[in-house]
Amino acid sequence: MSEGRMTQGNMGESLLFLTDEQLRQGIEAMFFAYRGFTADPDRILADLAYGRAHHRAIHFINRAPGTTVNNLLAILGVTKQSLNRVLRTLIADGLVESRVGTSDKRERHLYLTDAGRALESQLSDAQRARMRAAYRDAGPEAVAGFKQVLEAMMDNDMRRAYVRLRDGS
Amino acid sequence: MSEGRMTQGNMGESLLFLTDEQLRQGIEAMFFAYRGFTADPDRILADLAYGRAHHRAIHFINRAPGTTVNNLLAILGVTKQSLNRVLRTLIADGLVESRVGTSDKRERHLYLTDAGRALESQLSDAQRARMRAAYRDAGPEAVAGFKQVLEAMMDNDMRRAYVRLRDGS
DNA sequence: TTGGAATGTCAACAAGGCTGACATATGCTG
DNA sequence: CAGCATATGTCAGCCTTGTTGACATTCCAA
Repeated sequence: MSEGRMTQGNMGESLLFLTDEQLRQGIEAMFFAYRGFTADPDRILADLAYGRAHHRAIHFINRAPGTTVNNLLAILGVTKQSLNRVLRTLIADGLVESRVGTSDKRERHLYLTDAGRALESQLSDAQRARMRAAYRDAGPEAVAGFKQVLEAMMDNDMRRAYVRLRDGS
Repeated sequence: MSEGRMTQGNMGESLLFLTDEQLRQGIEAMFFAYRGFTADPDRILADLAYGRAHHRAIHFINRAPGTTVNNLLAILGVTKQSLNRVLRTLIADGLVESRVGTSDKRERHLYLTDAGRALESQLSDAQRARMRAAYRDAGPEAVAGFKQVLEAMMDNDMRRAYVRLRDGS
């Protein structure tokens, strides 16, 4: 992008990379890749009477222990009724613990129990294994590009949430 | 992260790019980006009493006009009952046409009508606009990496379907 | 002619979204 | 202190989109 003048190969690429055909390929790549992305955890969850929604909650509670319900709602982008249904089962099953806030007692702070952390590991190990294989196949430069494009694709709110998590809230 | 003496920004990256932390970032990037990826079509579809399932069917029928139901089932990865419910409404609403096969009359070949193509355009224009913006922000080299990683993340079956579509079935 | 493939359809069910309404605690502000 | 706002939980009902199982029809191919 910032090299001087273009070689012909380079220029062709630059001129073509915004064609509808290229964009369509990216769209289909996202579609098919997302299926692979969720496939392994989904298989594990199916045996446990849990679904993708439980996985997401567990992931982000593990990521930011002590996070509040409101926080989680903002990250997950669902209604509190929808999240609550999921949290209720996770708490009932002893995977998540909900503690009343100390400074503000209206808030509930969420933590994984040991059992919750065990499931989280199992799920994220599976998902990371696929990610690791993909990263290895593609190489570090491809990975940098991958993240750049994904980040540019996010809504502003989500990009902020992503960066906050990434850089340590 | 990228300062420094060593060409080692590079070497650090190479050594670190398979850490769990890097993998987790990729996982979260996929999660947040996929939300953005589907957001614009979802908004359009909400007004039309259609959902993401209709969008997917319309997309792949447009992509491969005359495709059979079985073909579509393999690509979408859902049951025929689930797909059929979607196709029935699209056919009833005059967006999709189903023609009995000529060589094999058991097969149904699916085509978009003019109205179907109009909706397809509306949906994919919205999705492409976001993709285009992301591509432009990230640049052609990032885009190449993006596609490489996504392709490596797919299940084998899906990768085959993706490549077949990409290279012109 | 017969088996199997491709398709369509019915019924029932579940997950996980949604809205709307309402209850309870708690914090904050005038 | 009164009253409003905030954070959370919960009930009820609805929708989409996935699932399984069963069954009918049509038609190709051995």
